[in-house]
Amino acid sequence: MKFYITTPIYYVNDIPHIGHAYTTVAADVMARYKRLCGYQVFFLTGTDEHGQKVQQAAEKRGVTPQKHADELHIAFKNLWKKLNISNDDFIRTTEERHKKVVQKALQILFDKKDIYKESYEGWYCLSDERFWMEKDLKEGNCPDCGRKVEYIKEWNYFFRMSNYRDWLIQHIKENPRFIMPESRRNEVLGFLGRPLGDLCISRPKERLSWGIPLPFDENYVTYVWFDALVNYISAIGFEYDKDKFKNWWPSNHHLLGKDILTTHSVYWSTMLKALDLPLPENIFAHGWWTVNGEKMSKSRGNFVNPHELIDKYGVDALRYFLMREVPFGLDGDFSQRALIGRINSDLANDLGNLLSRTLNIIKKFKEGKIPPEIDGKNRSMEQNIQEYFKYDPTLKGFESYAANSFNSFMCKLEFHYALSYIWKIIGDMNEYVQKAAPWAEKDDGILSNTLYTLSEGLRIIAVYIYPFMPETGQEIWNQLGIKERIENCNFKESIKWGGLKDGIEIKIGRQLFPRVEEKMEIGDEVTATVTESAVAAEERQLISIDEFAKVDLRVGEIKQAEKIEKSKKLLKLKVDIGTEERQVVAGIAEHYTPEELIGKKIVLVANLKPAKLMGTESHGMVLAAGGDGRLVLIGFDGEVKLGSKVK
RNA sequence: GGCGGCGUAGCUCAGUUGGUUAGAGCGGAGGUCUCAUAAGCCUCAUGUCCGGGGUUCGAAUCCCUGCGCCGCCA
Repeated sequence: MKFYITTPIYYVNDIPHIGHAYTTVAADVMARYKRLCGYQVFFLTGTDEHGQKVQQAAEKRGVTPQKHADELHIAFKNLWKKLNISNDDFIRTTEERHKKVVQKALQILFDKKDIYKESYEGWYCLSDERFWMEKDLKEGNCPDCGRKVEYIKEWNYFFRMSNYRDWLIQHIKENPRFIMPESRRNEVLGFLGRPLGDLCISRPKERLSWGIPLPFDENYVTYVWFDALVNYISAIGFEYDKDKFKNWWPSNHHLLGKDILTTHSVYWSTMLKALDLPLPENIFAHGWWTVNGEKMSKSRGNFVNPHELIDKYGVDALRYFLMREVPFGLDGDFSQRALIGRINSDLANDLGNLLSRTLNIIKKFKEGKIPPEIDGKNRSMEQNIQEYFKYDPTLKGFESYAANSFNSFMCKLEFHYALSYIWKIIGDMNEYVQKAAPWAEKDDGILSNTLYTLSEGLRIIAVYIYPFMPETGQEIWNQLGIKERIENCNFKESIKWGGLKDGIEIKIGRQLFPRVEEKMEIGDEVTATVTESAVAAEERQLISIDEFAKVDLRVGEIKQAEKIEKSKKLLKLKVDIGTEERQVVAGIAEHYTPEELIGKKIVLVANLKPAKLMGTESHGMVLAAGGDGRLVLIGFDGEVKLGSKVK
């Protein structure tokens, strides 16, 4: 049995952020799970490296587009390594193997007259690389990015997408699982309910040279979307390795963000049909992450940098959070507070502590060796826990209650359900330890069974969580004294009750998940949650005077200052800016006492969007300079009037 | 503007084809064990189920309507 799963190929100019990590982790979880279940798995990711923006960015840096892409795609590879992503291949659209397939595909479509040449005129936005209808323009500018558009008349090549509309509608209707979640499927059907145009698949070389040349016309390169989508078949040998291709295609899942659903469900599906290829079994559009309730965007500079989170909290904690916090398919909000909440309650208190207490009891009462299961010594308590894991011949396929539910959630990509199901068992096990109270148990047989039930339960749970948290799953096995690697095991075999051998010596190790001290971390929210990579910072370095003028800086005087409860860093200030008094929350409590602040003249960003910090409204921001653990408020050299504009 | 979705405890959300006292997790309050990561366990929600009208013996659940939010399309 084979299983082929993909992520989109990421645009090489992007800074890898939590959104990229999300799709890729989800694909990795599925890939690991299927491998464990005995499937032959191919997990593909990669980078999209052609197009206008890459060309422009390269020009700006004074390097060739190829060199630019060579350097930048590494950022993705590095992140996947750090996130323990087990992809089987990484395709770049600038690779020969890909370019050849794109050209081959184009030639096939051209030969069967599915590609034709046509003149086209309209308003073109250089930045977005697309044409706009006159009526859609906003004051003569691009409705999307607001930049200038140009009226262009040119000849281009078009793919007869419209020919396949009816067929596609029928395919979607007949295959309810083709596009998921269902709400997205309905949207696509709605989209297809209207007339469907043909797809322009070329760009004239004089306008854009960084692309794959059309095989039948040297004066054009391939439109990036056509180029990019083909990666799903170019990586597995379409038209150059027939056996490989036959083995893997069609894919089982294309995972992607909801923003690129149309391109996949409509463009890609019709392209495949025109190429006489079967369609993927499933296209799954997941949701987006906001950050502290706000949309992630370049202009806000609020990309969450996964590297930093991993360094701070660990890979598995981040992977767990992404998969557990939000149903796959819906939007979610990322905040350090939510992440820490999950770490402390689910990972540290529930799972980590369960392992820790189990091992310590074994150490204390059983000389550190897994005790045997004694016949006739199980009470209903033990049976209730074992019920989750034990074989039930009436269930087909998967052999225990837990496995059956878990598997069905996984197959529907309902990761949050899969995890909460496992955590329900973990919760029951914690309750069970309490009720069984092995530390007070006099009957050695009962004690033995209690400890076996706990450790065997944990052994199996480690297998379940392994696809989500590979390091943690393995670490649980290590500490239980199991020598094998989970990745070398078979899922169905290793989740069977009784697999844990008695007599083996446990090896108490590190805390699985140390608790994160909230008081310290929540203050960080102000400064540390929102981070930028070097590239983003570089891009944002130069601003025009107009852009600077947008920031309304005012002279203010601090009238009141008090500590915010439970926060180490935050102070609530009342600042007089002449015309009004503002409430502002500032992260300076570790550097100033409230008393010494009263009467200080400071610089306030007066037109900052209001925000709530630790439940307190903040209308503005006080400027300060910091570094090396010091923070100093910005003040004035001489007398200034309250409310004066700072320029 | 068209189509679709949503609005349930402080927060995030479950609530099957309408049926007895509307649930979970987190947070909060109190209690308790001691194996454990100041963890665990137990107890605590008089919530206008967005408002209004209707159908019904009975509606969070169906219909109409008003308000608010969101998605897709234009």
